[in-house]
Amino acid sequence: MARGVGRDHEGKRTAIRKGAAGYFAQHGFDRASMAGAAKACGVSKALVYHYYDSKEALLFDIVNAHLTELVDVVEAAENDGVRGLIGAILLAYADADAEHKLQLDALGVLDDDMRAPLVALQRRLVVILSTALADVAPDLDKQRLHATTMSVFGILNWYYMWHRPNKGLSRAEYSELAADFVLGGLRAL
Amino acid sequence: MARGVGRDHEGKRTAIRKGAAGYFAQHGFDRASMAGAAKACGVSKALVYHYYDSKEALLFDIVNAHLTELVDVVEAAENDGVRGLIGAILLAYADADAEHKLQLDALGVLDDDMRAPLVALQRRLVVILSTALADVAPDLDKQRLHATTMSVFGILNWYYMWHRPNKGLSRAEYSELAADFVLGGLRAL
DNA sequence: CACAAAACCGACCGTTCGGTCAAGAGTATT
DNA sequence: AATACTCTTGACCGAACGGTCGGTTTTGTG
Repeated sequence: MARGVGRDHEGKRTAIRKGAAGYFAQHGFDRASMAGAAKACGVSKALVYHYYDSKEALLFDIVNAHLTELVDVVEAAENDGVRGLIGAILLAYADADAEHKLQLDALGVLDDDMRAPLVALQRRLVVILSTALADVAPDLDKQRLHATTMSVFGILNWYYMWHRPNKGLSRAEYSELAADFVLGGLRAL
Repeated sequence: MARGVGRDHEGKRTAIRKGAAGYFAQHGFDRASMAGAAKACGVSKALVYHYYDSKEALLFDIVNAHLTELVDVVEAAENDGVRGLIGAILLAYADADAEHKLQLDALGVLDDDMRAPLVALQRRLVVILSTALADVAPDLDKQRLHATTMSVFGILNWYYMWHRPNKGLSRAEYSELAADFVLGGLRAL
């Protein structure tokens, strides 16, 4: 009888995921075409549909894989305090700018079934960072803690919007500056 | 002989701009269709093309009008310090969330000719805020000042992403919290 | 080797979208 | 009243896109 999946099925899937992530992030998910994504990966469009059911399924897999790894890293730094968490988020995924950008697109494009698990992963990040912030500023009420947490995420997420590789501060330098800034800000609340 | 523009040309143009801004922001510029935008404004698609040359021209006008007003408000608060500027940005355009969101889309969608003047307006905001920050933290070198400025914009711009009207802190309360946070952060740099 | 399923592709299809057009209705000027 | 221009519309068009299909090649298994 027959055969299972091919030799390197998961590897090729990952290659498509990575290639498509760069292409999607560069052009924006909506403007990016599946034909273009396939060409960026060096394969035919039909092959992409062999590995993925739809354009949205591909986007989901990209962001889901990224967020899952990010949660792992952040959970590993859970006890390293605010500075450790900021460093983990900014440094650990230095090569995942594309995936990080797409994360923002995804929430506005995916339907609820696919968005929900991504939001759940994001919420885990929020809870971890929020807890670390509360340790430093234990007097904050719930609403203010939440607003502060989202402000910190604003700083971190915005980084991918304005930072240009090999220009200005290095990632490590910015990580220290951001941590100083956040910790100083917490003291003032 | 003939006649000039109609009685309320500019008013109707503004109505289309406002209506389309809401529709575009809700669905995302790329996914939003001109037919849908026209319906949201209660007019035909052909009429929108009577007032605007293209979908991009409409987006440009929306964002350009918004940024122009924002620059006016911020310049008026130029001498009110960091707290005044943060308050101006967050409060003055409480009803322009849609336009503010579109501002982000626009940079990735418009071609250079149209993007350039918008970037120029944004740069004026950056310079004003950057100057105010430098007053509070005069020892920051240029690179760190720029990174800090963008971090503050991250806080402010992110607000439109997570804030839900009539939930959590009011805009005014958050404005104070954000100012406290930023000023505290500056002291720590 | 035989053979069935996976891997892969070029061509194609239905739909949607940005944009155009021809024509009618309304209105300020002469 | 005549005119010339704006305002407004429904119908239409070509292009691009997401997705499918029929078929060929490759590869693991018995």
